[in-house]
Amino acid sequence: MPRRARHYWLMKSEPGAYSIDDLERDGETCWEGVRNYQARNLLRDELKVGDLVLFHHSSARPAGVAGIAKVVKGGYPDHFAFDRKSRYFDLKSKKDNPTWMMVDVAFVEKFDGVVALADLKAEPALVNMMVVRRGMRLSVQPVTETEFEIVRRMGRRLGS
DNA sequence: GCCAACGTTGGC
DNA sequence: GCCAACGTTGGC
Repeated sequence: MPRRARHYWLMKSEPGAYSIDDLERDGETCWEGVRNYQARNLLRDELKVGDLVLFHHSSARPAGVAGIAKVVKGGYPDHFAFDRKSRYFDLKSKKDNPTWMMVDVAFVEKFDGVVALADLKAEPALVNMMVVRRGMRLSVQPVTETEFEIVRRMGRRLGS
């Protein structure tokens, strides 16, 4: 049986909440707290083990892609929604019918810097990336393989 | 801190 | 089902 082709994603995190350094330290983590239906659908249905992820720092200076992660567990219920003490608690998510989903991701690599959003916007081959579009707030975004490779190349070039 | 863009809520 | 009000996101 041929395996499903690898898919590519961009996931946003505020580094003050969880950064690429945190992921490097932890090795892997669950990606809890996504509370948007479109992103939830992607986490539930589309992100699969082995997919690669551009780890994007948002609300940072500069905002941009800080490294690479990979999906190590596909969509499963975000149990933080059940925890009244969690900031991600959501009364409407029931254990027998969870509203919100999460995945687990693992650290792959950290760039020697950040591929700034301005640099992504300046790259003609990336004009169709969601993240460069004005007002794009989706926190889990599909990325093409070509876009992924270009951004990774830009990231690896930062060190040299 | 500002504020534009967006998603959600709730009155009707 | 419309849409105004509101809250949040996130770049700058």
